[in-house]
Amino acid sequence: MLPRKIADSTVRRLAIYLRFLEEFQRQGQATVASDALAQRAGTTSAQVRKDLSFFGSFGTRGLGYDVVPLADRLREILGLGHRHRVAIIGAGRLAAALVDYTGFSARGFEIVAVVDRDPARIGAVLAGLTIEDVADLEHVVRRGEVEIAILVTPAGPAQALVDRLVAVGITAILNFAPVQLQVPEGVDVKNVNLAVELETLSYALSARAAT
Amino acid sequence: MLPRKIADSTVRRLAIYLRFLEEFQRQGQATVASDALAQRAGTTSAQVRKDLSFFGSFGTRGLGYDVVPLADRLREILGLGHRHRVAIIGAGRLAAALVDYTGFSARGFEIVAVVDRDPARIGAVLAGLTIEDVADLEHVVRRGEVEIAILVTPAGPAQALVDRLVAVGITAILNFAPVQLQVPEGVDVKNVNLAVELETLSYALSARAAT
DNA sequence: CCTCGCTCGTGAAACCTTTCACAAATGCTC
DNA sequence: GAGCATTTGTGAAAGGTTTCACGAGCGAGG
Ligand SMILES: NC(=O)c1ccc[n+]([C@@H]2O[C@H](COP(=O)([O-])OP(=O)(O)OC[C@H]3O[C@@H](n4cnc5c(N)ncnc54)[C@H](O)[C@@H]3O)[C@@H](O)[C@H]2O)c1
Ligand SMILES: NC(=O)c1ccc[n+]([C@@H]2O[C@H](COP(=O)([O-])OP(=O)(O)OC[C@H]3O[C@@H](n4cnc5c(N)ncnc54)[C@H](O)[C@@H]3O)[C@@H](O)[C@H]2O)c1
Repeated sequence: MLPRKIADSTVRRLAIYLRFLEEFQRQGQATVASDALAQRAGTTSAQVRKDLSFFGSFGTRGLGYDVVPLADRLREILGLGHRHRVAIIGAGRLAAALVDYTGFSARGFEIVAVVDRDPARIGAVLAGLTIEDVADLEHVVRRGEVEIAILVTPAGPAQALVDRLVAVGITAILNFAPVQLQVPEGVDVKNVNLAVELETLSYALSARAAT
Repeated sequence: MLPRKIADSTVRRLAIYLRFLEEFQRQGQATVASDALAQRAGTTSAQVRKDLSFFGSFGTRGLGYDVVPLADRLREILGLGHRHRVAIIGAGRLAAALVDYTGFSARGFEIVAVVDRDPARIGAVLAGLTIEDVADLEHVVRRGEVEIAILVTPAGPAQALVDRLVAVGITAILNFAPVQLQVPEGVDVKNVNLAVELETLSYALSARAAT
């Protein structure tokens, strides 16, 4: 059903198209042209059509795409057909922001557990979730049928925690710690490294200054 | 001094190399081979050498790179020679995590101001900074000699805020709001879209399941 | 001071992604 | 139901990034 190998850049754009399709749907638009999607997503119409063409052809020539069926299909492609269960590792400041955020649940990601190592935090309640002991990580993951882990601990313990997560069968990890995690084949890690983002902005600033 | 056009992917890797060079320096290593850097950064030695070669040649054949001079050069390339002054727009939950984080200051990014629209928050103190009124945005940016803005408001007001930031001369923006911002030539926006990250993980999960 | 082993620097090749351009197909109008 | 305006789907071209492979240069050690 899914083609062999889809570029990460394509998948990201599909997620962005989906967001705009949902907006069109709320506005009651029945169809949308590749060009309209492209403008909002900051790309080109050819790019939109190419991205979609990897998965089949669901447009109508002369008209565009039917908003609702295309959104459904994108949700299916992205694996958003069912809600995903997420655990947060490390109950610090970032965790507090993530747990409180309603946008994830709205998009099908349910935070079902938060763990920490600090005895002072274990037992506290964060947005309705009791913080549990990281010692029970394996149990928490299994009980919650967790599919995705968000790692928001300091860099030090990150690799060891990932090893444990992989060992209990987690294959999708969103990592905020500024380290390069080693994982076996078949496990996916996405890194969010805010310091690197700021440093690329710094580069852009000084590249412009040099001109 | 800086070459024509450097790929974003290269700049990101340079930032990552720098992190490991600093680690090597703390460990007292004097030189490092491209292969050692590559392994830690999760890339190849050829990639490391190519990335560095865009900016000159600072290695010693047979030996590798001198850790300290290379780190200095990377800092220079990335524009980290001076500290950058950062303003945070929107004093919400993410802002709280960012302001509290000591890692940014350690890497040369100084948060000098936080603004919000909510009268209930204006005047409150967040990690030593008094939250100011977004109505005074222009004044705050000028007074603080702000170079970089971090946008952590809801999506709704984001574009209008960016327009104001651009108008007071900001050319580097880190955006967390899930919108595609329109900016003129010469302004750089980096987007951090956590929902998209989770959705690409969801795609990876279902692509694997389909195999 | 010569040789050897090592690792850099770099064109060329391979690979991947985006853009182009146009035939094909559709809906709408008359 | 023919003609027209429109927009898709897609090979081919262009453009960009990564990998390859090897000559060049350096330090060490005898
Ligand atoms: N806060 C930010 O703005 C920010 C920005 C960039 C990067 N980061 C990175 O994100 C990560 C989290 O940041 P934060 O600000 O939330 O940090 P934090 O210090 O507020 O929270 C980290 C939490 O992890 C817990 N922890 C430590 N070791 C653990 C272990 N072995 N198992 C389970 N929990 C453990 C700590 O008890 C703490 O509660 C860090 O790696 C940081 O470098 C944060
Ligand atoms: N918290 C998360 O984990 C998370 C995850 C993904 C994306 N985001 C995005 O990041 C952004 C911030 O998230 P958050 O959780 O901190 O939100 P939040 O609601 O906690 O904070 C937003 C703040 O912006 C302020 N604000 C609103 N309009 C403003 C204006 N015109 N000028 C200045 N300030 C204004 C609000 O008063 C509030 O204090 C949102 O766009 C959100 O979608 C957040």
